Amino acid sequence: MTIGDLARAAEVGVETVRFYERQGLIEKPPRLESGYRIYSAEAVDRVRFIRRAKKLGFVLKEIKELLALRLAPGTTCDRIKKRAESKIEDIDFRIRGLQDMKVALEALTDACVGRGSVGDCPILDALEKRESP
Amino acid sequence: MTIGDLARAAEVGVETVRFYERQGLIEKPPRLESGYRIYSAEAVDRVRFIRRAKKLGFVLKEIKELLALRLAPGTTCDRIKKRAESKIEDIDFRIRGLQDMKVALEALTDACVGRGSVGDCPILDALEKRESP
DNA sequence: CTTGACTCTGGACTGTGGTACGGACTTTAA
DNA sequence: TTAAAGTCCGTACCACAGTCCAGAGTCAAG
Repeated sequence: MTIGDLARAAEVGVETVRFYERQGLIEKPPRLESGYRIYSAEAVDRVRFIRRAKKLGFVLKEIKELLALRLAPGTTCDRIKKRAESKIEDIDFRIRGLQDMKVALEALTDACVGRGSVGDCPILDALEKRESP
Repeated sequence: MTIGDLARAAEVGVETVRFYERQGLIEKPPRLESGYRIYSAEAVDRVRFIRRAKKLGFVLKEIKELLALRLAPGTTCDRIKKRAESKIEDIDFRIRGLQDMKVALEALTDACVGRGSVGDCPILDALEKRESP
């Protein structure tokens, strides 16, 4: 498929695909004699993954690291495993943080029921007072 | 406390505090006759919250909305509740996405044990193939 | 009362993640 | 076979989130 097909399938702009290529997030694809890029179906998965990860709050550098977690020649399984484990830790940290935030927001909606008034800034109350150094 | 004290306490730069003020993320503080900004201890909580939320992947615009979820004069409890509920949905979406990603990474570390080789890109295998439209 | 650390404003600069543009070339569908 | 749509490259531009001056004024310790 051409770059336009890929862009449509992955729901990004053509320019974005070329941008990701420049940034090393997707492989340089083979070209037609005309110079047109030709992509396989996998490229769609890859770009969709980037899109998805972005929505979850990862920056391109992190996404690149996630995509690099594969068994490429020259990389040992052990090395990959270690990197994957550190990513899992990072993700756990985020999940916990989001869960705290959710609890605080739930407390806020609860406080909004039945009573007419809540504290000045319940989110700060719920989250910040108990932050560990 | 002065802006420097605040910045140290919240672990950001002085310029960043002024930047957040310009962006409306923190209130304009009272000033000394000299023009120096004077902050209360709450300001530290607020800036630390911003820092924390940023690490979790929120952008400043979203953080501003989160910080706005308070009972200010002129805002009804009902309105706040609705906004908080939509934020909770958003957070749930992120948590689920991160959990999927974690499962995929765990599959990767598992695959790395005992066997010398895994598929070409396990993360994509685990995440992308089952994406709903 | 001076010296050094701090703060003020305004504007310039940086890096990230794209988006748009222009002019040339290629493909496809009528 | 030609017109429309697509692609190429390079460059310029944009918003976001800071970061870093310069030059002037302020504060606090010695």
